[in-house]
Amino acid sequence: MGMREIAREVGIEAPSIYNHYKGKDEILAEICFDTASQFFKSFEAVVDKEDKPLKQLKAAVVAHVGVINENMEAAEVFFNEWMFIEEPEKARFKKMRYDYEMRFREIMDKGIKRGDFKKVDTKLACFVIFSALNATIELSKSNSRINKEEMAEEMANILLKGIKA
Amino acid sequence: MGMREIAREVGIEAPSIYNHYKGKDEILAEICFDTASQFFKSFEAVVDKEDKPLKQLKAAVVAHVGVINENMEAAEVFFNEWMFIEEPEKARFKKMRYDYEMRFREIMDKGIKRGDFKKVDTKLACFVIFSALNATIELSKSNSRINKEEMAEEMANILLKGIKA
DNA sequence: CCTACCGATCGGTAGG
DNA sequence: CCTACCGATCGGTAGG
Repeated sequence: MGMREIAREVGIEAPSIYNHYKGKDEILAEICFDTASQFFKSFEAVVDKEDKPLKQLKAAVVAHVGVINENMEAAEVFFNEWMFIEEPEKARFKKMRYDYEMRFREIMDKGIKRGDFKKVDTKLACFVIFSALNATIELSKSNSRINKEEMAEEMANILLKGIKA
Repeated sequence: MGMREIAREVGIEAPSIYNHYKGKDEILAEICFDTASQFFKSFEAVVDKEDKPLKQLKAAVVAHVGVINENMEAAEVFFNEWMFIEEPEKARFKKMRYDYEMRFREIMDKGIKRGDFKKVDTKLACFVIFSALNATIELSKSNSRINKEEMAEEMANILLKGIKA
């Protein structure tokens, strides 16, 4: 997406964008940081309603997919363009992502301690979960009719319980 | 990656590329179809050595990660640029991907019938598996020291057995 | 396989 | 917020 296309979507000419943003970098950073905040906010909103790690993790998974589906265009930028954020903003962004991931891993650690979860490598487990969840945006794009909440539920089940009988 | 950068990597000038390829599209298509063939070949090489669906699926997962790690640069193009293949090649490429996915789903169907696997939505389960496996290229890029076979094994365990105790 | 060059498009600026 | 325009870079061609 070029500056001219962005301008067309808001109904102005490309140079006029520079009255609102310093440049393309700033637009990119704004989208990425706003989306990151959404993920955090939505996580906080659901996770403390549950006390058991299993239910917390499931709620966090469903909330995460919810943010993606309610901010599809921003989420695409967040996933595919974040690496073009200029330093030092990029480092700050990566830290936010890391902190968010750690919130998931804390739930897993608690679950492992309680004996609710297997003794998995939580970093790798987190990686598997986010890879699958973040890829759902491609499903949503190619098939807008799917029931996204149902899909998030079923996906949480596969990730938590596996496919082995 | 532009034509000038491609040329520099093989030690010629950009216009000389056109003595070997019609254009950038043809280079992209060649990389994507060659990589697709690699995935198929590696799948066939391991899957018939096992008879039980669980072991077959695990072997297929490990083989898939193996292809990624042995063709990292090509795999990146395969995953991130395939959508820019020109029609009708693009349709043929998508069919190959679909056929490859179906090979995994056939194993799952067999496993479900035998009672080795849960009655999961095999399409969604496949999506979860490929999302996680294909994202490992980012892990490999950012940390070349990791033991990739060990990682593939642990990941197959998480995907098959889940994280719930 | 090269040099020289093309039209198109990019992010961005000058000036109003 | 606009018109007019900039240098850089893109994929690709002409001609040898």
